[in-house]
Amino acid sequence: MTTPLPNTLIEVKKTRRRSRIRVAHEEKILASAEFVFASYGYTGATIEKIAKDSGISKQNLLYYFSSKQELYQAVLKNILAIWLDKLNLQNQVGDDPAEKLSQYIRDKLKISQTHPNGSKVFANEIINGAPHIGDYLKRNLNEKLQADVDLVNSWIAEGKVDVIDPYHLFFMIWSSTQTYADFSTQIQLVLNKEELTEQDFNNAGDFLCQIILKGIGLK
Amino acid sequence: MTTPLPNTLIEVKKTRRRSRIRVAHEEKILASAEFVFASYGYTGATIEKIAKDSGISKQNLLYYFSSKQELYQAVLKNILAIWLDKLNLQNQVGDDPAEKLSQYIRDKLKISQTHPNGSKVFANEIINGAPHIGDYLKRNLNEKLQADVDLVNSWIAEGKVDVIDPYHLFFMIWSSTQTYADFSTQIQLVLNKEELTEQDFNNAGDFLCQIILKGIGLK
DNA sequence: GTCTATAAGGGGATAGAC
DNA sequence: GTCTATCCCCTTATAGAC
Repeated sequence: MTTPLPNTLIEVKKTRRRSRIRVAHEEKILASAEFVFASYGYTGATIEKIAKDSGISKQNLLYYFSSKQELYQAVLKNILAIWLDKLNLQNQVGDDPAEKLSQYIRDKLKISQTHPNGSKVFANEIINGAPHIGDYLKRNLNEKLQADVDLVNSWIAEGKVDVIDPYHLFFMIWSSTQTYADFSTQIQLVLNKEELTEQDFNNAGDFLCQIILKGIGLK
Repeated sequence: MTTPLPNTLIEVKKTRRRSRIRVAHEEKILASAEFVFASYGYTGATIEKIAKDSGISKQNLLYYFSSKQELYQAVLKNILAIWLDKLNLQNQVGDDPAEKLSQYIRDKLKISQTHPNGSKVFANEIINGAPHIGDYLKRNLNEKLQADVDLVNSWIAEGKVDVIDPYHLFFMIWSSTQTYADFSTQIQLVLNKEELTEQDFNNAGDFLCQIILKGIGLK
C-alpha cells in the first residue's frame, strides 16, 4: 500500500493589487477554512461547509480560491509562516539561556492559544504523512532549526546546561506546547471545562518552563 | 457552524463463537484499517483502500464489519484499550516515584513504537473534536486518571517531588511520548531518517526520563 | 463578482446469485 | 463466505447568464 502522493505546495501568487472586497473575502474564507479543515480533516471538510461558515456561496468561494487544495495549502502556509517567523531561539532577546528558552516556550504556547485551528490542520497533515507540505517543510524547517540546535550545543559546551540531545529537546517543546491546541478536546475533558482560559495557558506556561529549565540543569 | 455530532461508541458484541477464518480476517482488516485511517483520516480513508490493503474484497469486508463507522470505532477502541490497560502509575512495580514514573514514560513510549498507526488514528479523532469517542472517553479516562493524579499529589505532600500541577505533568508525558508516533513524519524529516530505529526510541526514553524526573525534583 | 445549472466521478451500502 | 451488479447520495469543479 502506498502512502499519499506528495504534492509541491502551490506558491503564493503576488497579485499586484487586490481589491478591498477580495482581501476581506479571502480573510473570511481562510478563517472558516481553518476551522472546517481542523474539525473534519482534509477530505472530510467540504467547500460547502466552508462556504456556509463564511457566509459566501460555494461557487463564489471557488472564484477566490480555484480549488479545495489551493485553499488548504493557503491555510497550511499561514500557520507555518507564523511558526517559522516567530520561533527562533536566536531571535529571543537577552543572552541568558533560561530567558531565551522561557520566551521560546511561552511564544510557542501563545500560538497554540491564538491559532488553535491552524495548529490542528497542520497536525492532521503531519500525522497523515505530510502529503501536501512534506517537500516545503523539508526545504524550510531544517535550516532554521539547525541554528537553534547549534546554539543549544554551544550552551552545553560552555557548561551552562546539562549534556542533552538538542533535537529531542525541541521535539519535547513542540509537542508539549502544541498539545494545548491539538488535544484541547482531551484536555478540556480531563479538566472538565468548556474552554481553556487565559489562566490555564498561564499555568501551562509556568509548568512547562519550570520542568524543562530545571530538567536540563538551568536555574 | 456546528461541530460534528457525537456518536456513542458501538459496544463490542460478544459473539459466542467466531470461526477461525473470521478471526483471521477481522485481524487483517483491522490492521489495514489502522494504517489507512492513519494515513488519510476518517473521511479520506475508503473501504476500498482498506479492502485492497488487506487483500479482501470490499463487499466481503462489509460482511465482517457492516459499516465504515463500525470498523473505525473498532480501531479506536483497540488503541484505547491498550492505553487504559497498561497506563496506570499505580500498577507500575516498586514504591519509588522515580522508578514508577520512568516505567510509565517508557511504557507509553513503547506503545508509540509498537502501535504508531493506532496512535495516529486516535490523535486525528481528538484533534477533530472526538466526534466518535468523546462520550466513551469521558466515561473511561477520567476515573483512571484521577487515581494517578492522587498518587502524584501524595508524593508532593510527602515532599518527594516539587509542588506541581499533576494534570499538566500528564499532559506533558502524553504529548511528548505520543509525538514519536503521531509526528514521526516530522521527526524523521528533521533527523533525516527513513524510519525511527530502536536506538532513536531508546534515546527518546532516556531524554524524557532525564528531563521530567529532574524537572519535578526527583533524583 | 455573484448567481443558476449541471457535468463527472467517487464512495458507502445493499440485493441477490452461488 | 464470497462474488457480481447496482443504487444513490455527496462533492468538486465548470459553464455560462446577469
